[in-house]
Amino acid sequence: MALDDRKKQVLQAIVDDYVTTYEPVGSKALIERHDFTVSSATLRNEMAELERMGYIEKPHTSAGRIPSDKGYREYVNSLLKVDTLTEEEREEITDRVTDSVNEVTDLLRNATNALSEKTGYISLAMTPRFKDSYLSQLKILMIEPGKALVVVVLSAGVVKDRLVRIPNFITDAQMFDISTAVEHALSGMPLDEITLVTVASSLKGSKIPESLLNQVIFEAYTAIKQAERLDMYLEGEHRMLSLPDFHELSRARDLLGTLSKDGLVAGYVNEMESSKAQSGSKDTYMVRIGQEIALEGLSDCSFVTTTYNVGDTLSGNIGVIGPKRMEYSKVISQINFVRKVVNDEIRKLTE
Amino acid sequence: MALDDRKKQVLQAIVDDYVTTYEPVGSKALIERHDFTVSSATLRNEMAELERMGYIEKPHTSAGRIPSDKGYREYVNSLLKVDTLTEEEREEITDRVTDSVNEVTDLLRNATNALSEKTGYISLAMTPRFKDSYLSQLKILMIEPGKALVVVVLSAGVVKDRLVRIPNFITDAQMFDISTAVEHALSGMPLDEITLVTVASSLKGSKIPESLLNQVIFEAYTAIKQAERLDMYLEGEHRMLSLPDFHELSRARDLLGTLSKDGLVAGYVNEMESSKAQSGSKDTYMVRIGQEIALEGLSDCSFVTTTYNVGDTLSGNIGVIGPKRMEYSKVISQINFVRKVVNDEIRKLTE
DNA sequence: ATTAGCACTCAACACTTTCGAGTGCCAAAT
DNA sequence: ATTTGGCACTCGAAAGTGTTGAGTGCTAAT
Repeated sequence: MALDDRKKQVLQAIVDDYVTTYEPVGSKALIERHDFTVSSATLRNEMAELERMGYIEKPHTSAGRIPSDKGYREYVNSLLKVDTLTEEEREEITDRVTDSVNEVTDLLRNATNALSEKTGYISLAMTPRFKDSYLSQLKILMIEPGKALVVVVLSAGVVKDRLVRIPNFITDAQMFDISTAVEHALSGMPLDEITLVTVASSLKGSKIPESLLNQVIFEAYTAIKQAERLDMYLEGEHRMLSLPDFHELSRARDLLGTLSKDGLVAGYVNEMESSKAQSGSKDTYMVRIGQEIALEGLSDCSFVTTTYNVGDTLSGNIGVIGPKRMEYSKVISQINFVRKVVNDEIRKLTE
Repeated sequence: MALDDRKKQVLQAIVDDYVTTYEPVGSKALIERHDFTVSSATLRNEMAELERMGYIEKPHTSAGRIPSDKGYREYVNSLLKVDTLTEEEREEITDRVTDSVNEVTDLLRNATNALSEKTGYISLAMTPRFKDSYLSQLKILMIEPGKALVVVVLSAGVVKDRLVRIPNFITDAQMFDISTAVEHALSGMPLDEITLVTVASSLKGSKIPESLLNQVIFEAYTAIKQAERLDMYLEGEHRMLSLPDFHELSRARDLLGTLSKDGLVAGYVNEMESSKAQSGSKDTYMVRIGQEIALEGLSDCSFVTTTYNVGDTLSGNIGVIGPKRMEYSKVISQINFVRKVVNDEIRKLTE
């Protein structure tokens, strides 16, 4: 059932040609562009065989072949040689990604920008999954009567905050008490163990009448939960319109429509990640091809993802979405390098 | 030079028909769909006249007429009757815009979402212009050695913050001194009078060696300037792909390409706004049509904007971008209502 | 001023033809 | 047992050809 050497060669040639031309490739074209030692007739036989095995398919009877999902999969798994970037490319990426970075979010935004422009496809990055994180500090800062800023510092030094409205009559001093009480009770606690009840019970001994606290408690809780939320940066949707793959408007519409649905892609990536963790996969990158992507509207696309780390426990994803016919070797080398730069930079930020 | 009544009627009918059908409208079709008391031949004469005057044009010799930019302009200026929203629509918009709002930014995000979905076009909202704002409070909160959060509170109660890196050896107490010194010196100062020099001089009398302060000064300054930055929320790009107007892929590409250029549209809206302020225009909304929009890639579009207010001095914009052939009356009524809801809600937030 | 009528225009559509790159298969060659 | 040249066949894409119909402008009659 495994492919012999020549079949591999043929498949590789077909994918390579199809990626560059977006035209079904026939036996004759194949001979012309590559130096096979056999004739076109032999290739025809090989191609017929490959088709029977499901690696390639014909758009219609009298056309050349295009790779099937399975064909791309084989290509990515065993035929692909990953590009090496030139020194200039490395430098440019490094410069762009590390440009005026103060927080992880800056970094992610830069990374998506650079990746999208360099690849010519869509790029995305997700904020770290904070589920495995714990609360390091919590400060409530009075801004003016009735308004306060809840600052949540998570392990790994990530800071999130949220402006909240509180009862007007709570004073600076009272708020300070509340703040220290909550922080004392919750700091060090894993984020997913924090519930409305934990927050409330942290204020049991407080001198302030419980009835006044409800809103504060709720807002503090919401702020913590909001810090947990996955945000996603997305860049370069418009680039897809330049690709012939999306000349058929309905495809572009489906793709962009799906991408615009808030949280849908983020949720999917997150799921993907946890299933990967289960299966114990060790690769630095991951490729999903066509139908393998369980998202309506992305079945004509491929999705390359990689994982960056924040500290020892936290991680997030960076990805590229392009046509199935994407330049895998370039994309993979670029995303891998971006991942490295991001990891290095995060280390600097959180050292 | 002004249009007589019948010409106005004809122009209005042409725009109305073209907006709904996206097909050049001819004399016969006009008669069929509207009850004119004259024959098609008369309309032909009127249409020839309207064409000579520049209000309508022919895509080709034997086709019907479509409105020119000038025609749309006339339509918007004097022919348009603005829709009134149904009670359900009002309710839906109010609900969506005011859903879980803590800050102005939440509100703007909600507003763009609602507007884009309700109109079916692209919607955008810009954070308020803070140039006329002044600094109300500035707090620097130590997070851990080497890391601090600069919290900037502007007039009108808008809060922005930024995580910064500072020299490791600055202590909590020192930072507190710095923070109060800077706040004392700068609070009440108009944002655009704050420069690196003003910030630096606020720390003249401080006990901390000047050499250590440079980074803190710079970061605080950057944080303030960042608070001034105009952010823009954009929603619904993908909806344009469903409109026949953008079936020609190159148009969609141009449009989305321009919109994706960071700051370009925001800068333009800002400019527009200040020129409007100069000319003393009092309308609650403003319409830019086709070539009137000085942005490459938007010349097939129209741009409806309105202004919301934060407190007495601050303002920002909300807008809708659609095809020239947009349903002006609906869009205008919707954007006007959104403006009202946003204004009311901001008043509640900042009261 | 309005209108009926007519000759004219031209995009859109349907239909045909041609072309060529592609295929599968078979019989001969290695 | 492969490989290969050859050949008949397929079928989409491109180019050419009518036909149709909604549109126009113009003129002469109302």
